[in-house]
Amino acid sequence: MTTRGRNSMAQSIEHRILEGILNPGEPLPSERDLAVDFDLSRASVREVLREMSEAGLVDIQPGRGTFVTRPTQQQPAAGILRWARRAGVTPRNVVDARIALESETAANAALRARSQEIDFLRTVLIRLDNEADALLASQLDIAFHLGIARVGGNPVSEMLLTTLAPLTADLVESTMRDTNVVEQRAEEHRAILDAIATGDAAQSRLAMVAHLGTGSQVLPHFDQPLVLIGTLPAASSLDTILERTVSGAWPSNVDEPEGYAR
Amino acid sequence: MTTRGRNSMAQSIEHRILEGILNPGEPLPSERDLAVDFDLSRASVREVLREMSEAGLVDIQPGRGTFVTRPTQQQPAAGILRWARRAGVTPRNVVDARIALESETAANAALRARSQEIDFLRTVLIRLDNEADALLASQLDIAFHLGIARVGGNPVSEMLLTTLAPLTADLVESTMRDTNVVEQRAEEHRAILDAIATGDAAQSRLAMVAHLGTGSQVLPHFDQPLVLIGTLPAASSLDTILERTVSGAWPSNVDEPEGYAR
DNA sequence: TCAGACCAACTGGTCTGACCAATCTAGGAG
DNA sequence: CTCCTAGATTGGTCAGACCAGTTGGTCTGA
Repeated sequence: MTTRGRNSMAQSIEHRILEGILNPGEPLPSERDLAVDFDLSRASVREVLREMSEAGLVDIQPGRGTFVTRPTQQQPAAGILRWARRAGVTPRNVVDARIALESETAANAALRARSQEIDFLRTVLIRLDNEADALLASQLDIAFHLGIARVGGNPVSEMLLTTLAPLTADLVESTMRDTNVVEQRAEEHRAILDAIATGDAAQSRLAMVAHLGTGSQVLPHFDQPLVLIGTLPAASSLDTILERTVSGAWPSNVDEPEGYAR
Repeated sequence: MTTRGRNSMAQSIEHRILEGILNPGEPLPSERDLAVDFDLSRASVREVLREMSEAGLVDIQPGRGTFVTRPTQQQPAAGILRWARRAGVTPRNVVDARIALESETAANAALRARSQEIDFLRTVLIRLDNEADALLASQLDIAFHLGIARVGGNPVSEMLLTTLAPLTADLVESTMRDTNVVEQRAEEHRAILDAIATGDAAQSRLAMVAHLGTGSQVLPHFDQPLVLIGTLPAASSLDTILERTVSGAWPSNVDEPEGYAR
């Protein structure tokens, strides 16, 4: 027995997960055991677990148990689509915020990029140029931008951009069929990557701003609230997108935790 | 009666909220009624409501009822503290991202600010200068920055900054006791607001960058992972902070929906 | 007339104890 | 040794009960 009551259960378990006492993939005690441990009814235990599940902390599997999830970059902002719809967000809002963040990530990327990372980004661009499927192409486009954020080295910026990714997916995809636009975008992407490869921070920033600014010219309904949302699959951090598209991991990722359930 | 089952309850209610059939502040039917409507037990109804509550869609109030929430800017990223800790985020990471976003919100604010909004921001600053309590002062500081984002007019930027607010709170609070720092900060705040009031976008941007850049000189452990987190209360959008500190609402809020709980 | 005490009818919060369906595991049949 | 079945375990759901706040009406006394 530890302590009693609902709050202490949530805190205790969350604490154990944050401190690494409970690792991703490990099972929690059964609902019946938790009820005894924290002096609660099973009904209350289940409500707390439901909340933790919604928060992305645990994964409930009928007949098997409740397991600690692996932390992902976009976990903090799972409800972004719902929010954007309720708040009446426009494409311009999204693009403006991206310009602010990505002009910075591009500049930082120019200062910190290692050769293998530049090579990898170039691979992504080549793959993007040859991708016929609009959905996959839009994901590669996003992977390119998130990859630059990864190179930039600020996990907060990367997290914020990952948060916005689902709001971008539709826009990108809708323009993926216009060959002129595709051609121009490819050109802009190359310009950005070349500037980063050169280590020219100022030029990287300029190229990124120019690239994102293009959207206002080619996108329809630029100041209308977003409507078509939800194209990008749920879990869409840079790493998960790469898994789905180029079937590869970011070059610097060497530490996959073991034993994740299922 | 609509349909039956757990999923249909969640979908039905979420649909009604997103479509505006259920407006912010309106109460849902009681748990007992929902149980009848969707042919569920009250226990199941409560679990669904808990999830919707965790997702920020509804607000459960004991003895009163369950109400549709107003879409707040920080709703999408409630788990930010958890994530930041697991990701090893440093104060510098947060400040860098803020500089990128807030140089933009400050510039936009200069272009769009109305006189009553500037007056309100000035009130917040005066209140901040005279606040002895470090916790309240840090909240007023954050309210000033979020207020500028509000004036800037981009809900996405405001949402992202609101997301970061809890990560900033500790830092701000820890420096709130050093009188020299407090004095300098007050000066910087005034400079920002003056530039905004003048409508000088470029100057606003510069003043904001200078202000945020100060942090790297006064903050200890600027490149160490964040440790003390959780000072800022859970629900900390601009609006909720204002309620707690200046006991007032944002001036442009004239469309207060009626009957919102409390 | 009207302020204040009071009560009944809500609301969500919690508990008990039961049964179901999916899953896992150990033991027995071949 | 392999395979399959029976039982134990897990989460999913239910009915019915009681508690603790909130609310709004009613009744009382000034």
